[in-house]
Amino acid sequence: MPSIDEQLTLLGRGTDEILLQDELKERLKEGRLLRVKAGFDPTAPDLHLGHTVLINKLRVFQDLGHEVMFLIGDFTGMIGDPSGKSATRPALTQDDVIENARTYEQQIFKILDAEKTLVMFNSSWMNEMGPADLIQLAARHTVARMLERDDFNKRYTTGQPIAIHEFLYPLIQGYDSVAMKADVELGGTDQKFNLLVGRQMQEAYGQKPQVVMTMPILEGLDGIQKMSKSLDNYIGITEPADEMLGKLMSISDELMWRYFELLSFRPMSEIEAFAKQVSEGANPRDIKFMLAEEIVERFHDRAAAVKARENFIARFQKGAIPDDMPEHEFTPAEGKIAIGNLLKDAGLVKSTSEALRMIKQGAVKIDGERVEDGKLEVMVGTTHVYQVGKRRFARVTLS
RNA sequence: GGAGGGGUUCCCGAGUGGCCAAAGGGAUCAGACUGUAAAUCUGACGGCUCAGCCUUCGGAGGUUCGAAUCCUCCCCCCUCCA
Repeated sequence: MPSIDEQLTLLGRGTDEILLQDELKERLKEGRLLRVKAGFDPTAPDLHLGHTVLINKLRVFQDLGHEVMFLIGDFTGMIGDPSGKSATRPALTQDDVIENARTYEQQIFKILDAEKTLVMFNSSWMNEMGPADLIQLAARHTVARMLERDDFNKRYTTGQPIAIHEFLYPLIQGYDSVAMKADVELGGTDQKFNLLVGRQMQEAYGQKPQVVMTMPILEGLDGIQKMSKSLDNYIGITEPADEMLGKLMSISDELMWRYFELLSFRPMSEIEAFAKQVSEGANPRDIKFMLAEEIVERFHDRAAAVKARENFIARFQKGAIPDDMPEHEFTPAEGKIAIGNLLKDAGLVKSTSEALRMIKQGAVKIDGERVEDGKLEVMVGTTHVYQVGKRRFARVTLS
């Protein structure tokens, strides 16, 4: 096992805050394996790279031999997390939770070692808790401290309602740390308050308070806003290799370094060497390829990563037409079909209006030849590759 | 329960009788430039059998030659008071 200082360096990489750094050091010095907790919603998981920042950190702990506990907050989830949202969440059934947990496992075990990861559910201790216990739990915290939380504070001072049960959420999350005897808890920066409640609860229950590590929120492909599905600036970890590599290659050079730090498992010394190479004139694109391949390999495999890179070069650097594309066969009524309708039917554009616009803008090609005439009609008995823009392709046969 | 404000095209947001398929910004898409970079520039951005036509401005009616704009009823959201 690496030395304490080496461990601290590895664990500290990319973190937003460690509270408290010295306590982490103390615990590592004890020489035992630490119990590391991270909690997740039991809602349908469709993880993207942003989520993996945290999971990667768990992996680092795991590689150092520590015990990773993946907590699925099914108890809290079945009631519905109230924070911020106006719309009430649909309550999840037990079956949903189990189903979602399975999907989680499929996704996280691409990063974590399934053999060494403890998956836990907080319902297993919360369902045992009676009302009296819950009140006991609530007695360990004060309203004043609860109101320290920024969003509660804002809502309170601006006269917006805070339901009593919203106060219970941080408490239960904190109690999870007690039940799990966590040494360390990881979370996003937005979770800081809740993580700190965990410390308070553990202290109240006579445990040594956990070390809290917060991880930054990863920027999305635009490099500005956080990565999220709703902003459509994300890379899903179940995406096809070509797609994943393409998206990674499209990030800006500055953002690449951020991704390296938070997503790559290469040592920082190596990444710093890359940065030096670029400042000395190396093409950032080639460095970006290494990042992109590493990520693709993690969620697919080595062969897929190499293939994706080859496809990428062929398609975008040499303008080749991809091997795989949707295939369609149509039988137009009149023995021919207008180009606009063909593109629409093939799913390359949403409407014929869009098709005509694209033609006007020079975006449409048939077998690599630009289409100039929006009135073009295609005859039966032909097969061509139709292309809209750089990325949309389809092979269409008319019969 | 009372008073007031508002619902416009993906989002924000202008428009208060014709010049409105509806300003401006964002997002998006395309083209140029490139490293599919990013940034920038140019253009597009409801639909169709596309130089024309059709359907949109919370919903349903109505007034008018003509309505996103005026009237009636209804639905929804927000703020303040109780």
